[in-house]
Amino acid sequence: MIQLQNDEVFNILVGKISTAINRTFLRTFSNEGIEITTEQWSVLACLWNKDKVTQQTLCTLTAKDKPSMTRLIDKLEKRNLVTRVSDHSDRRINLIHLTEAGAALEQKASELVHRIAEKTLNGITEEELNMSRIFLKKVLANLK
Amino acid sequence: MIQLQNDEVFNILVGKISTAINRTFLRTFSNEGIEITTEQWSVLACLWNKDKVTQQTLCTLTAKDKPSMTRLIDKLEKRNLVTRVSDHSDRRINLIHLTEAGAALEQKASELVHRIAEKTLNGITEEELNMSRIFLKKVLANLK
DNA sequence: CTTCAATGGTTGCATAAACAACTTTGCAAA
DNA sequence: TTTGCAAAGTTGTTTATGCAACCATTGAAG
Repeated sequence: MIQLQNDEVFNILVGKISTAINRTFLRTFSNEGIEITTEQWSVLACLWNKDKVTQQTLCTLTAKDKPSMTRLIDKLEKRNLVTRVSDHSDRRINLIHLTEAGAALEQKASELVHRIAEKTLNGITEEELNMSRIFLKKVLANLK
Repeated sequence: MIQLQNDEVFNILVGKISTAINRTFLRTFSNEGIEITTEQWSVLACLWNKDKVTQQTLCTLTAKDKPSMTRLIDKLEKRNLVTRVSDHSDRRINLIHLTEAGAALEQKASELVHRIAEKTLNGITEEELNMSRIFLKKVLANLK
């Protein structure tokens, strides 16, 4: 059986890494004049990949619940990056469309994310990265 | 240079893991009748290790900022798990003390955390864990 | 002394998460 | 057709984060 020391993996996983990434992300984007959060970006990234999907689909893709998605999209609508368009065949559904402004962010945002990834993974070997991929996938599966 | 695929390490790091751990943590503790959050636990865990420290020390240990710590301790005081005691030699300082109730939680909480860690790390090899320790430490250092 | 920067802590504002409860719409079985 | 359940979204409450601005106390340099 695996033994955990204090202040080891468990502590690190509990928030510190994602907090640090969030902070880096916010600063990097803000410095370039793009005022979106990590969460807003994760929704936009889904839409850049495939536009005009339901909120429910976005929930699944980003692993967030419905209320969180409602509010995220509220914020994105306020910033004129997406619009809600109700579906004609099923009036329960909102299809989320990128606006021109939302679509226009893709290139710059991708460049910034690439830059953040480079910084984050600096000095890490192929082997460490590959093992960690396996590790993180197993952890995520164990928690479901 | 390391190439990242979409939906790989970066996406996983951005919140999904810590969200999942948080959820598991909250449910496990709630099922046992202990109504504390992951963040509140992280403060209590510091105090179980060493009681009567300043808020600033707790900030450093838990990697949170001062306002977050003020509010976390507000919550813990409301639940009668800790008390603020002002230091005689330096009146700016609050020393945070565990109450009897706060101290009494240690054993049960440690047992539950151990159980969560076992579940989380199920099926993970020594090698994967060790590589991931290195990986996570490097990531955290890169982000500072 | 007095001034003034540094330290410890608090408050205000915006964002985000989880959960529960709710409305509207669609669909299928009685 | 009506009843009733499921799906898609929204709203309310509690907790937590980050940043900026703030107050109180301390200690050191002029």
